[in-house]
Amino acid sequence: MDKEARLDGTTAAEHPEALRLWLRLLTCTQLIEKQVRAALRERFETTLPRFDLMAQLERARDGLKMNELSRRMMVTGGNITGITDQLVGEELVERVPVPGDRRAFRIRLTPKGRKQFADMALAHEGWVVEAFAGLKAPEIATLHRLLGKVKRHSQLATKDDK
Amino acid sequence: MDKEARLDGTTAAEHPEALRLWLRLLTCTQLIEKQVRAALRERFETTLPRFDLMAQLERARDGLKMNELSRRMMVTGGNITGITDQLVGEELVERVPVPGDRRAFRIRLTPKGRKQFADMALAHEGWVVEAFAGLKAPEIATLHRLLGKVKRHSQLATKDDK
DNA sequence: AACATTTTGTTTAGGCATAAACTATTACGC
DNA sequence: GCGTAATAGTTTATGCCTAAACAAAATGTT
Repeated sequence: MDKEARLDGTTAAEHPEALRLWLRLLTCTQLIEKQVRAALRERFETTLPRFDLMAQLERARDGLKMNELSRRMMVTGGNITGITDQLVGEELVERVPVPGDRRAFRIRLTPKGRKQFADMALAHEGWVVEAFAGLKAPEIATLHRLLGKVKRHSQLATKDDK
Repeated sequence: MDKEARLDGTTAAEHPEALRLWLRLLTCTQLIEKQVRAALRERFETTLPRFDLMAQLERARDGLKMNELSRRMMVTGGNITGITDQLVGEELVERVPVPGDRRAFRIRLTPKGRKQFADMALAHEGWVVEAFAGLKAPEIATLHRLLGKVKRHSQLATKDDK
């Protein structure tokens, strides 16, 4: 039944459809990501990771601890330290001590940061909408649903590792 | 008709579905990519860009010029120079002069490189198949088709830029 | 209370990626 | 042919990102 049955009896791991899907997924993400990065740079002189960090904070009114940011953004803690340092230096974000724990603090948007983020978010949404303008609403929904399955499966796999 | 008609008359770019789709696309790509990177590192002590470059060469029997690699891998030329230098140093790849053009050369897999890549490619395919194991064949096909539309639309957009 | 473990965040060294400046060669326009 | 522009590839400076080692504070165990 398989297109590539083998005479030598080895398990022929022939699933070129999955490979081609992976390459296409990667291509799409890179195309859009490059566009967003370029736009953020041109219009706001900032970068995607800086934008992403601020986006996380915007959604969390009380701010987030470093390790929460690290987990949500799926990057290492050291990375968060570096980006946060930059944003603190520009007064877009601030470190607020956590009462019961002298190791930790919450990172919060400053009013200046919140204001600047609002502008960026509006433009950002426009770029993303444009990126998917080739799809009709039901197609977007289907894509979202199928990627949801991929995400769940993949997250299970990574949890199992430990 | 829109869910978010505004009273102030501004164009309400409210397409949260597109934004959510983008975030999910990014998440899926990152999850799978991290897994592949970790596996390449553990099993073969190599990296994704090195693997990708060798994969490009595997498909091009006569080798590729630096700028062809750069275009296909969607990275800058300087980056290709660095990765190629490494692989040349390990004798997995070689620079072959181009007869009519003293500036250019072709990059080709060496026999050693071709052999090593074959092992990696087999394992790599297994990881990717596993990553999409949560989907049935027709779902993979649908995802592939829809991402094709995204890709075409996005490539048109970037061409228009210049 | 004392000691080991865990958690929180930072630092360090190194790889990947970019943009921009640069060298060398080729192609073009006249 | 000659001067200009375009192309091929490299170098440099900089930022993102990781893994691993580290310091400080909190937690848990006895």
